[in-house]
Amino acid sequence: MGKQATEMLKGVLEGIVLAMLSLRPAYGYEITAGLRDQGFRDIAEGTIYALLLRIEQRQLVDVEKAPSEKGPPRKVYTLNAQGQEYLDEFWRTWSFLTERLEELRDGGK
Amino acid sequence: MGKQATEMLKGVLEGIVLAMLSLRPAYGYEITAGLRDQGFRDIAEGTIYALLLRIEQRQLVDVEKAPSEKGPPRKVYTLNAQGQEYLDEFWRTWSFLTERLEELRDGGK
DNA sequence: CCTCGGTACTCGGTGTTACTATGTACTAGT
DNA sequence: ACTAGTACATAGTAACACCGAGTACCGAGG
Repeated sequence: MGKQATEMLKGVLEGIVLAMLSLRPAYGYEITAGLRDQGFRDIAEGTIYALLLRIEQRQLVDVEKAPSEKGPPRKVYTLNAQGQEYLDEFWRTWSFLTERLEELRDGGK
Repeated sequence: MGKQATEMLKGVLEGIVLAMLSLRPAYGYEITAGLRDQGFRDIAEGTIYALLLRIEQRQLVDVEKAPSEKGPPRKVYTLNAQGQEYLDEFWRTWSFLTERLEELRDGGK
């Protein structure tokens, strides 16, 4: 992914993480690893932790500490009702954007 | 569109405008009006003009002054080769994102 | 005449976000 | 003791969309 990706990820990355959490609860390190697996190779760890702190402060997720066998305790995030609502809104905006861009791409030839 | 849209537009708006310019040359006011027609009701004029100045300075577009019958002269923007390349890169990143999000959305049910 | 609305572009300041780089801390294996 | 892997946090930076205001040019109605 090029440098444009940095700007394009703004707002979207949050939606991606919330969508991941809507599938099942997860902790930061796990989410970072999952993103890397999915091709987001150059997303820095710090970015994810900062994002998680943000959505925690906005109370879109519930947090629970869980011990780890191989390191410091994990912070497990669970999407709550407010977060689900926010995610729905994200999908609406995302759909709107994809529709517009689809049109533009098709109109291009 | 909700408040999330502001962040989600970052980077994407630039791609949208470049895509519009790839269809045919246009000037700022025209682009703003076009966006409003396409449903982007709350995009501020100032945002578009600032964006146009940016892509001009990065030499993604060629600029030409053209007189208007009903106001100050227009600045007509034309996508150049460098801009087309940048737009291609945008589409690649966009496709990547849509694919990932498609998976996440489907996995959700 | 001159104000008003539509056309057309510019600019300074603000908030949010992802990135970089660094630091802390716990565990297991060598 | 050292290293690597796990797990989280934070201070500083750059980029971008937004807001508000301003400039300027034109035609029509009061």
